[in-house]
Amino acid sequence: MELSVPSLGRRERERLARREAMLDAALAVFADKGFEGATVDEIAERAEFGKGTIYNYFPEGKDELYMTLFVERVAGGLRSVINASFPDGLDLTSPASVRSAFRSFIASLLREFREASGPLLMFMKEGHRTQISAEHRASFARHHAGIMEAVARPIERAVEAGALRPLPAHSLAHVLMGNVRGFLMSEVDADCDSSGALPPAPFGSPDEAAEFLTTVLFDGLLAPGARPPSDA
Amino acid sequence: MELSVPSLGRRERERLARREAMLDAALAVFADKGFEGATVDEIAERAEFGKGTIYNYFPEGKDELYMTLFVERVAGGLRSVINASFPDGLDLTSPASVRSAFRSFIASLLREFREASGPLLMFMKEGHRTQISAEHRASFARHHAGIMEAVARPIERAVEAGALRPLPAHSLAHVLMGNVRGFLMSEVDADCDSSGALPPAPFGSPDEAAEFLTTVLFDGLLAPGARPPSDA
DNA sequence: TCCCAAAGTGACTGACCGGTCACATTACTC
DNA sequence: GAGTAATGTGACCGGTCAGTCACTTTGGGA
Repeated sequence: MELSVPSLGRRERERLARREAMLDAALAVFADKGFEGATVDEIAERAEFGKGTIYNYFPEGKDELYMTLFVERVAGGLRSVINASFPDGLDLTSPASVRSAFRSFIASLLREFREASGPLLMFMKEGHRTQISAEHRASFARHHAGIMEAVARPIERAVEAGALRPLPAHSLAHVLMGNVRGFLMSEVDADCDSSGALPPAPFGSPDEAAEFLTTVLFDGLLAPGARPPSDA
Repeated sequence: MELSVPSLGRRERERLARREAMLDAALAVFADKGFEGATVDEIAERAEFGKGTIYNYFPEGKDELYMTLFVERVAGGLRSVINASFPDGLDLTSPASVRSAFRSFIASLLREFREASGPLLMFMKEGHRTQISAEHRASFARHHAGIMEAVARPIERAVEAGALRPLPAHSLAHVLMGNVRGFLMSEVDADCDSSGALPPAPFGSPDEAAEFLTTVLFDGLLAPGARPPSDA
């Protein structure tokens, strides 16, 4: 994991490490308080740096911290899960192979999000930031579109191969990701909800949850009549 | 629509009207700027009242405006759509009847949200408010749970009748509502996105959109093999 | 050891905003 | 039309926070 850039001097490495520490702190605070609720003072304190130092590393301040987290951690993590789940040669021609490919894609997403639960939590809760520079918002939108595009591509292939219903691939990508997001939200809800409203989601492992979502999305909710479900 | 309380004096009616005007203004501002971004000054200005007057009507200020909007407009609207879509005697025993009941439920939701597009937009974008009094957050959670419960009830009936797959009704309710929410979000995204990223959702009418969502959720994404889809 | 450039720091500033309250305005009564 | 209660109002206050900058500390080289 750490072997990518061995050619850095000690200075550079230390600088990088401090930068990461600041991002870690920012992430924790954003996840806890949301974008508006987070203060640069708290981030600095948590990172154990003076506030000014934060501005040495991130001259544009809060906005830049937020965008950097999204680009480097969330978007990056998503892209690598997507790429790993849909290698170029992957067979997407039969309903069964498509189902299993997407099932493991969903499981990977859930796993990724659960173990690094802070990173994206923030973006789940925050959703749409209105209070951010137009520039940053545009960059955000580009990344978002790129991710959707990457999910839409294998869907499109499966549709063209006749393994999925002939529906607009981009809409399906949106639905798919939206369901993963929604599912994670429901877990977060249940965790955070002290007032004992919603019962906790009844799925322990990412695999069970992925099977649930796959069943809903791919097999459909209607009870199978004569036909057997694509096995279990 | 206006026949509910004819027994009010002019004073009371005027007071009510002013209150509604304030809520309208608050809604517009919240939808535009988000909870944190909205200022009471702007709400007051938009409502054409002094700021103090707002506090005469809503002594707890911003929080109270926000919660009132949720309770009176969003939760109320949702409940009436749910009740209208699932009257007590409704037949939910066959897959076909379940499918059609939920299809028209989804269509009603989309219609409701589209025509009164402001009201819920806000809560779509905002999602989870962290920065709000624990008391209000609990009330929020209660309403939310009540709505989910109301959606889960007909689902449960359909599951017990064997018309839907035997999956946890509350999870399905969450998924269903999450998909409607996600779909609306995607439309909002496309509208607001000036940078020309995501293409606009390819569904013109709420009916088309509802058919799309119903197909995805109830029929499933996998291409039908020998079986015909439950007609079109 | 001294020097100095690079890096770190936190008190400070200016802007903003939620909420208050003393006063102004309105409208009802007699 | 005077008296008064109810209602409306916006200048003001206290607090917060993003961002700045003059100063301190650090560390590496001569």
